Formats: sequence, structure tokens, C-alpha cells
Amino acid sequence: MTPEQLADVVRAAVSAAVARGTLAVEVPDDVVVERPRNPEHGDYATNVALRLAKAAGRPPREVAELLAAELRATGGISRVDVAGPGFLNITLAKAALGQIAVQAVTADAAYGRTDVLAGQRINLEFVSANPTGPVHIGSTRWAAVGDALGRLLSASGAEVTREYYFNDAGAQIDRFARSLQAAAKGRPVPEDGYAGAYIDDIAAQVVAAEPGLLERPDAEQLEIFRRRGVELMFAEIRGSLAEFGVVFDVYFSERTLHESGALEKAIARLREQGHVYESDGAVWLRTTDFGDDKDRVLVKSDGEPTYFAADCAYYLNKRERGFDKVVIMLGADHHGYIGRYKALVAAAGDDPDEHLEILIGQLVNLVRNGEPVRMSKRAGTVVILADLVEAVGADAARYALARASVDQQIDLDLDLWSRQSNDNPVFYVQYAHARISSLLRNAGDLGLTLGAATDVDVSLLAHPRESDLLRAIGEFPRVLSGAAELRAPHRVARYLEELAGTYHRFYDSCRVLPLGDEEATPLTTARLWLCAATAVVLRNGLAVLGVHAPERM
RNA sequence: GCGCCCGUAGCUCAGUGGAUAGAGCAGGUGCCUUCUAAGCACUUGGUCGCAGGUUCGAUCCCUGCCGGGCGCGCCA
Repeated sequence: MTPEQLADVVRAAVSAAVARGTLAVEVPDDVVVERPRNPEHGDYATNVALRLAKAAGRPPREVAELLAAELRATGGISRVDVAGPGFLNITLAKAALGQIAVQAVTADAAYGRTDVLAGQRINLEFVSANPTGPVHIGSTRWAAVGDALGRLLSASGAEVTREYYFNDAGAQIDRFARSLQAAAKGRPVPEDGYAGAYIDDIAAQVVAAEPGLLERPDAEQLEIFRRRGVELMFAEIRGSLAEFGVVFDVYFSERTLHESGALEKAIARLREQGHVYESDGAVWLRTTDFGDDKDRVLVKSDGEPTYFAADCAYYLNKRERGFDKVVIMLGADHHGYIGRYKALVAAAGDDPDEHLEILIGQLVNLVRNGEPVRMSKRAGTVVILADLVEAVGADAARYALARASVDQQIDLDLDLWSRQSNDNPVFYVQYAHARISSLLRNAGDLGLTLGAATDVDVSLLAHPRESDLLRAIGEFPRVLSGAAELRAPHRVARYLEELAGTYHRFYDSCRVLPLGDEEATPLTTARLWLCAATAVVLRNGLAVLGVHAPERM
């Protein structure tokens, strides 16, 4: 019996008491059971009596006693105690608890998937680094977290499109093109330009691909440097992301918005809604009507549209493509944009709380030898995704970035990470999986298999360490759905560390395979199922984080 | 000045109103002739920044203050 099933049983007990007339309350639809910290408090506990006491007009413990009587008459439950102020502590029958292992193994890759977000069409935008340089460390965090969140939302039943928006129009790209041109001609880096080996590299590639380029008219040169440069830079970005295990469904070019007339259309729509005005020769959106600090310019007095105008067009484009939830992940240095984004959604006539979700993540600080590393392009100390992967490997990098809450700044110690030791919890989790894989291989060598689900007696899993492990495995679906709803992939990582620890403790006190000349027993088979179930959860959980579950280490 | 995030063990951090606040690392003591010791057991370590408030119950919610980070452009 999984905790979800038990929660249903508890709710049924409330209904039964109400039907019997012993309890006069409205049956709550959000009954939950939780895993008590203290093992003396049973397998699961619920506070439902405490919550119903006031409505029932009776002391919590009295309500608890009523419900305990109902629950004791239910199959699969071996014991119910009323404790403390009115908690119900429930102990499952061993067979019911053991069934969790069978369910996990049977469901295999589907174990943990739920439908809590079914029916939602979500557009998840993250990274979206402009193709003027390699993906830096900050964006790498969003690559790890965003990708994990995408997998998490999918696992919870949502229909997810991962999207990468890139700016290939406007002044920033012009500066990029001028920087390439300068590098190709051996001239110094232009004002506000980009510098670095990658600029020289790309410039050389563009010149090689376009013979006679430097003899052509200046405007023509710049156009070619722009187009070819963006192409090459973007290929590099996609390559490094792919190496990191992150692939997007859609790579969306800002330029296409300009070329399709989407900006004009968006401004026209906002104007129709009555929120656009002109002042000082510029076109403005009255975002202050919707809680923003100040109004925002859509078209500058020189006639050029702002980046924000493109944002408006882009948002409307996503809505036109049928997404009912637009999720954008941004760094903390962009948190000031929430106000204007929310306002634009409201100005377009949508509900800013329903249709737009902006996730803000704090910045990553780099530390080396205990000293903060100042990021400087000129000093060449900028750290990029590819460097990080080279230093610690994609698995450790992804795991470490995804295991912290996005609300927390990360101090990333390059020395610690490059040591690639067990300082990093990813090894602890991966080791548990490798250990189980090895054990199952050995079992196979002995001719031992799981056999049919109907032939295993999981009620034999009665050791405290076995019960701990079963309860931990039973948590997994709730961990995934909870992490998806809270947009908190780090919860999955923390859970896996706990599960790995629970497995190691089980392994230490419960021998699985027969020793020496001993024969395999029904307990051997039950324990193999338990091990296989643990492996399933470790695999599925690591898959959510985009981290490999090795068979050997 | 205004806004967002953070403040929990020596360090890095979990903890969606519940019972005695946890993990990893670091420190100490043990455990490998049979399933992976990248492991396990025991142990050291806390005024959950401070002060009020709401609640049967607050690390969690509200208010104020202190400290740290990041923002506040007709830049992108």
C-alpha cells in the first residue's frame, strides 16, 4: 500500500464515521499521511483528527479515537495508535508495506510518474543565452535546473516544450559582428565589444568560409560576420549544452519576430486594449496600471523597438501556439523584470498569476583556494559550461547545480569539484546504484531471479531496515509530484541521497545472497525484489536530474 | 531610498504549520577471509540572525529591526 492509497483509506474512514453519525464534519479532500521521523510512531501518521476537531466540536484525541476504530477494521493495517495531541500513528501489515517494492519493480521506468499536472500545456524557457559568447556559469545553473524541471513536469503529466530564446537582432549582435570584424583585421577590440580567444577563433572561421570577405564593402562585411558569427557561436552553444545532456525542443530566434511583423502586431494589440501611449517621441506601455514601478518604452524615439517590445511579441506568440502556462527562468540579476512581464501579461488581457510564471534563481559564485573568483572577460577568468564539464564531468556538475534550492546562492569551489572525490554527494547516490547492480549481477550468476510478482512473499520483509527502505521507496511518487508543483528539482536530489543512505544501511544489516553452501530462501527472493525496487527509484530519480545511474563504479 | 533572495552545526546546505530541527563534509572511536569499505555503526557539534504577533502548535505565516547578495536604463 502506497502512502497515497493509505491517505485514501484514511479519508474513507472519515466518511465512514460521518455516515455512521459518530462524526459531524465535512470530509476534507486533502487528507495526507506523512512519514514520522520517530520510528516508534509507526509507518505513517496523519494529523487529520487535529484538523477536524474544531469543526466537529470535540477534543482532537476523541476524534482520533473514533477514526482509529474505523481504521483498525481496515485490511492492510496492523496497528493504529492515538498519540500526542491527536495524531494517528499507523503501522501497515508487512505484506501491504512490501507491496510497494512489487509496484516499483512492476512499473519500472514509469514508477514515480503521476498525473497531477495532466492537461497543462507548459512552455518552459531557460538558458536563453545570447549567441555572443559561450554559456557562462550562471546560465549553466539554469541548464541543469531547467532541464531537470522539464523532466519533472513531464513526469507529473504536463505537456512540456523546452524552449531557448536567442537574441540575434539588435545592438548587442551588432557589437558582436563588429568585434569579429576587428579581430579578423587585427584591430583592437571596439568600444563595448567582445574579446577573447573564441572571438578570434570564430572570426578566422568566418574569413575562411568567405574568401575575399575583407575586401568587400563594410556593411556587407558586417552582415556576413553577423550571420556567420551567430551561426557558429550558436552551434558551439548547442554543442556544449548537448554534452551537458540538455537539448531543447525549440530554439526561438528573436529575429523572426522582427521579420514576421510580430512586434507591430503585438503593439497594435496592446494599443487596442488601451494601454499604449506616446510621449517624448517614444511609444510606451502603461505597465504602471498593473503594478509595475514605471511605464516601459516599446519603441524608442529613434524608431527602434526595445527588447521589451520583442518580449511582448514573444509572449503573445507563445500563447498563440497554445501554451496555457508560460514559465521563464531568470537569474537574480533580472528579477527587476518580473514587474514588467506580469504587467504585459495583464495588459494583453491575460491573468498574470495563471498564464505567466517567472522563476528567479540566485547567482553562482566561484571560489578557488577559498578565494572568490572575480569573473572578468578581459582577465580571462570567466568560467563557462565547457570548462566546468571538463573539470568535474557532466554528472557531478549537473547534480551539484541541481541539488541546491534556486533561492540559494551557490558558492562553487572549483578545487573541491575538480578533486572529483566523494565530497560530492552524487557519488554516494551513484554508488548505491552500482552496488545494487553488482548484487543483481551476482544473483544472476547464482541463477537467482526475481520470478513472478505473484510468487514473492514480501511479508517476509520485516526487518526494521527493510521497512525503512520500503517506506522510502513509497515516497518517490510524492517527491516527484511535490517537486514538480513547487518547481523545486533539488528536492529530488535530496531525496535520492536519503534513499541511498537508507539502502546502504539495509545492505549493511541484511544479507541478500546466500552465503557459501546455503540455499536461497523465500527471503532471498523478497530481498532481491527490494533491491531491484531501490535500483528502479535511483535510476528514475537520477534520470530526472539528467545524471547517469552507473552499473559499475 | 524602493524591490527580490538569503541568514539553521566548524564548512556547504536540506527542512510545502506538526511530535526530540537533519544530511554531507570536517573532527573522534570502531567495523572488510564470502553480495562493491565511494560503505556502515557510535560520537563531537544548534539562543533555527534579533524582537514582537497570529495559531492547540512557528525554522516555516505576518510586522519591525540587524547583517549579506542582487537589482532599480528610450541597454540587451
